[in-house]
Amino acid sequence: MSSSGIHSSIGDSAWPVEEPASPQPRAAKPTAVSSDETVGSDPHEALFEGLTEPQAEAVAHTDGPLLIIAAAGSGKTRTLTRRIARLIADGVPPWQIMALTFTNKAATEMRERALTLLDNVPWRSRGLTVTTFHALCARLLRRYGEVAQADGHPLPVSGDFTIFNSNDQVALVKRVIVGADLSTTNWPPRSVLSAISAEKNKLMTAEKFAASAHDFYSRTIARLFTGYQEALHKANAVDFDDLLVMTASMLQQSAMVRAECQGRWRYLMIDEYQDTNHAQFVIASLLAGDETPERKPNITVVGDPDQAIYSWRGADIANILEFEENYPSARVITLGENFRSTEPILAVADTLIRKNTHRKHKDLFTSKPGGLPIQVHRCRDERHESELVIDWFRALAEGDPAAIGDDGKPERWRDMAVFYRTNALSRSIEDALRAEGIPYTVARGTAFYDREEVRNALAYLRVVANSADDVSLNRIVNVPPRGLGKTSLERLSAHAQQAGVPLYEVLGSTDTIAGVSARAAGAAKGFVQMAEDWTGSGSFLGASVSTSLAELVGRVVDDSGLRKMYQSQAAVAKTESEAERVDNLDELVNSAAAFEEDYDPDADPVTFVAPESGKASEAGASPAPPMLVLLRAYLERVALVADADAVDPSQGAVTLMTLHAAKGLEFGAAAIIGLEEGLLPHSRAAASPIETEEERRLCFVGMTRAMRHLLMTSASRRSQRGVSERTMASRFLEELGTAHVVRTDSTDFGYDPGSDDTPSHQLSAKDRSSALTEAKQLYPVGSKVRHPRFGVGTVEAIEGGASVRAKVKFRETGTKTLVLEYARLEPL
DNA sequence: GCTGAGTTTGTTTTT
DNA sequence: CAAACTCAGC
Repeated sequence: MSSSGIHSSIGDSAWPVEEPASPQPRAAKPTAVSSDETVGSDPHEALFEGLTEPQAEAVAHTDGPLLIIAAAGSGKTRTLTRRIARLIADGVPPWQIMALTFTNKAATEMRERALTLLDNVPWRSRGLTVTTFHALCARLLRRYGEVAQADGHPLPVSGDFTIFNSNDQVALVKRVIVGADLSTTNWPPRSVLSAISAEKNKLMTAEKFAASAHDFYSRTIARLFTGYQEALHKANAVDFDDLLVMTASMLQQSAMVRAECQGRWRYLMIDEYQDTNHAQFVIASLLAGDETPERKPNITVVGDPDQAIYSWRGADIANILEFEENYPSARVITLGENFRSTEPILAVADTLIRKNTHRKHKDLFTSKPGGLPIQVHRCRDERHESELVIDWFRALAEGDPAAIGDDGKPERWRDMAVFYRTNALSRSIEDALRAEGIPYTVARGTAFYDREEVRNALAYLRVVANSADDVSLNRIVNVPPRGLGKTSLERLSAHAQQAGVPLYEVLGSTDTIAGVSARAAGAAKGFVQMAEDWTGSGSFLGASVSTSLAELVGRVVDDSGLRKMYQSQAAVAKTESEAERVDNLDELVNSAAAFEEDYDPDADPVTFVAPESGKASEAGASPAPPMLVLLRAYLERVALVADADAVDPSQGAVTLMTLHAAKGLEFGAAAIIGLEEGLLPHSRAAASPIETEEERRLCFVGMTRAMRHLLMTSASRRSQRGVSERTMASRFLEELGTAHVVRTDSTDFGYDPGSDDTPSHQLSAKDRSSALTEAKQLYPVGSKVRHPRFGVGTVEAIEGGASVRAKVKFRETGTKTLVLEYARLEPL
């Protein structure tokens, strides 16, 4: 595209670069990956530093569709980031570039790294869109809703819509089930929701689905689907699927919206493309535009089919496999070299993934040989498993040569992680870490916002932002108790239902409603008065309207009585979580303040205004957005946090997370626990070979997160819902092969009483005490020992646990706690 | 209308 | 084993 229509169109833009504003004739499109000259002669050489040739090629190749098939650990995000920086350095205005990532965390990182590459000049990334699909859609719906309406395609929601998370969805679908008189029959809300979600993902509407439903099951689902969508509509709310589906149909139907979006974003980049679903594919295609002989869309997608782990959520691997068919001019670049893991880890992961038959093989290779074998350990039970993992972590942290290798370096807590298939597995590890005093964080992004007190405060805010949100209103209208009991509320709700208006309107109306006491009616009006005061609308208190988001949140927490309620509860609190509730409310206020501070209108596609052509661009501050805009953006953010967003490496703590949340991250040392049949592969996936392959990919994703050390454990007994049961080791462990794998079995082989009346912890306790006695004889307190790394020291204590540990005082390094199993201590 | 004791129930993964 | 739910008594 040497005579780029795209580039000439921005030639006169006011983009303030030192380089000539008109696009300098780009170095001829590099045609061969092999040419050093191509790369070396580039005016922005620094942007290629540290990249391999295929990566440099991917970065330099700036025109037309580009597919990057990237192996695990090959630096795909880095490559994408460089490409963004490269485009900007070449004179493409940043507001014409959009990159979509999987989590907010990945987006933030990419934005910051791109900025670093651009020498940290803030205006250089002004207007650059780096976000997630869901956040983008929320912004597009708010921004282009009016345009779509003007174009004759009104959205089913207004601009102040609320985003319902899965808890809200469940609450809503429960109400629909009750409303449809199906509550006595067995229609579990979660499975109803997943059936509905699956249809929505296919861009199926409730009406179309109802028309095609013939059997009893689908007709019932159709009824609930219709009721659910109506309830969402009434609450002026959207769920996660709606965000995508509504955006897709808005772009499909409204040529005006399509034109505006295509005009604004000329470069589209999508990370983790193997995990996009159909709606996301449609959105991406419409944003990029079709390929024609005259026009090649600038769409770059990056992904790895071996890391596709979200098909249960509608992700369609065909999106990445058929990219070349959709864009015949697409260039394809494969990044196979792994920069993350040591050779053994990579080799074993490769052995595993080769067991998938529905797969195009891709060679994984590293140019950095060396590294320790991976460890596979069969434990007695989950307690033993936790202790084993922790002992391993300790040995790694202490720099024990047996654990880190002779030329290895100690690992920090923050470089260690535990992965598991289901969230329930985190408990035993957490307990053990807490007992050992090792700092840890569980990557559950929603955990904070899931607390009762925080959800209540947010429900108040959501009512402020959208008074039609009946789900939130019902949650807090009588919290703290203000005399609006169940019966009164039911009558008021029924009245609202009949009148076809939101509950909120009925609460504030002066009509008398049969069966509602004057006292209850007064309470209702009091509630509405309070909420009106917060927004300043329609009251003499309008002057007192909050000036900052944090102030608004603070007022809501105070005026609603939530703070008072939790304060009095804290006085008689029995549990820690009860005592912390007031603190969490304060924390919420802080989070609002932090959001407000970080809020960058230039990074928000809704509020960002591109500088006009021909005029010098002002890098000056944009006007502060109105409070409600800020509140909605805040609530939007809160609704869209991901589990992986909670991973904060600046904390010096071990990270615990599900295998799904681990995607895209890396750690020096990783332990994957619960490698048992029924858990990984999960029992729900066992019946289908396709799903079993996805479980295998999940295991592969977990393994390839590890840079230097990998431990995989299973427990021969595991307690689930209170009952301890025997397990079978995962087939994946067998499939790892024998090369680079060290296997250990701590279970009692040979005679097995096979009954449940010999709890395993008794056995292990016996083993432990004998090992402890033995160790105490070998290393009596006060005796001298030699450590291969720390030298000579004095034994201070021998301690029990899952494995025996010695406290040794060394001359140089001070007192260390060493796991004898690893430490290779030599008695002197 | 509100509270707490007792009972039932359900278990993948998440934007 | 918990969370969610029910229902009787204040």
